[in-house]
Amino acid sequence: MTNSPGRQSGPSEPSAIPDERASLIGQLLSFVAHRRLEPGDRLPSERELAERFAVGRGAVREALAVLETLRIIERRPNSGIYLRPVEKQGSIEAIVLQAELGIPLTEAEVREVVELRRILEMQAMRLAAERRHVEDIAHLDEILDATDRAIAAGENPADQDAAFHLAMVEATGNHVFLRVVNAFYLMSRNRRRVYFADGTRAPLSQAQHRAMRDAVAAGDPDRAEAAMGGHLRGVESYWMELLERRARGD
Amino acid sequence: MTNSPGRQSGPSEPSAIPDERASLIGQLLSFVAHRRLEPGDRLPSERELAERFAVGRGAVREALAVLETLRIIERRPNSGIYLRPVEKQGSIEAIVLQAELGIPLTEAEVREVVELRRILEMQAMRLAAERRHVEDIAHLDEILDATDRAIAAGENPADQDAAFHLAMVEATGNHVFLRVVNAFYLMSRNRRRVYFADGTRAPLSQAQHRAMRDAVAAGDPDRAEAAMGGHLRGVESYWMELLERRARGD
DNA sequence: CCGGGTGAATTGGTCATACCAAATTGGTAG
DNA sequence: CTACCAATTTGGTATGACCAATTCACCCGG
Repeated sequence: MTNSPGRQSGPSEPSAIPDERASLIGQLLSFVAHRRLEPGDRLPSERELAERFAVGRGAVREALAVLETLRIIERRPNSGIYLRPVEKQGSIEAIVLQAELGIPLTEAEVREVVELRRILEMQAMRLAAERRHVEDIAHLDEILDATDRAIAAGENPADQDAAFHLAMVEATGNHVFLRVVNAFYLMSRNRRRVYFADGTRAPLSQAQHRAMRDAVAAGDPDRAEAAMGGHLRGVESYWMELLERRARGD
Repeated sequence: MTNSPGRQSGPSEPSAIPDERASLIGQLLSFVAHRRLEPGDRLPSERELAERFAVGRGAVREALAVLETLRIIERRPNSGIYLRPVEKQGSIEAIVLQAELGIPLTEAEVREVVELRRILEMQAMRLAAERRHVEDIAHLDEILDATDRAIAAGENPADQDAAFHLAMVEATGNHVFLRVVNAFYLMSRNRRRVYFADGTRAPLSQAQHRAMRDAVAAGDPDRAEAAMGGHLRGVESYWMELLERRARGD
């Protein structure tokens, strides 16, 4: 069942700015970017990379193992390390990792993420409304209350916002769905905090969340989807403004 | 031998049954599964794991780095390695990795993957039909022809099938979308080969692919979406039959 | 000048050892 | 019982060495 006390290895913040070890991955990433390496190109050998970044070979291999599982590179035994067409075959987790490393998304990536997020969350609302269970609604209410408390306390409700959206996806009963959407929220975590730094946004967002909760609780897929659509419109306009600002040179 | 130029770093097969190194990851995964470890539980130390699996500590650390980026475990410096709630927070790539290791998806995962794949590909068809570019259609035709040749040669057109679906997603112009769908095709690669081992399926699939191509070329989102819907119905029924067969004990 | 073959250098894969700093643990003194 | 301290454990990291397969360069023969 649900362990009430026990450990509290809280699901709070998994990682915002990872430890220093991650910096090696970031250095490798910026290395390929700075060198203008294209898919198929070969990277320096492990020994050379170790020397270049002043770290041990083991650390390099660890970073390379990560980049390999993210389909950014390919390691050919006794041959070398080669760059893969990351744009097409790279893992979605590669973007999550970049975001955690503080590397901002490109304009194209932002537009694409926004578009896909809308598709995913709109459909998630339909499924959630069709399959709503009492415990799911209770979970949503719980998060809603926690958000109220956070706002009242003057805290940044960014994490509660993410928790609500993820709980909505969880209400679809589709855990694979949850994994995918979770990636999107991880990659925009920092930006979300900035978004809610403007205190006027939280109350509006909260009201829309409540409308979404009610639509799901009522088992109305159309209304639920529409509510999410309107909610996302606000977030998306923020992103578009941000892109314009960035295009003008901040 | 016969390849004249350098290498043909072709986009052929990236990895089906990875090398032996991957087996350590598989061993670690089966270890946590066999030990019935729950989220929050601590794994044995790196030194202990190295001894248990008769490998060096470096190899263990490399595997752990991968499991960490996939959000399966969490490494706390000077403390230990802890299991994370993989079901909820795990990366979608974790499922891809498991599939590559030969670990079959659970029944729930199959149903969830099928459901999400339908959502993604249906919406992808709409976007593809709205934005179709000449080069996208040309790319589709290219793959269609290659599929014809493969079928005529008696080869298994599993990879061409995946290429077609991925090209369709690519036609949306959304590379993030492509990354997500790509994960789904990677995790079902082996099963797809079995699916097309029945020679009668390829021609029907090919016909449906052509209908989808035409609908997209005509810029008709509704027809394109409907064509994909019908196409997926066939694939999904195969999966459902497979689950029933598995439930009865093969 | 070209083609092929051979040996050396390179490279990823792996293991063993050692050291560090922080976290953990255990026991002891107050 | 609490507070504090020392030994142990643990992840993080660097170094060195060896293996096998791949590459590459050089040389020889045609």
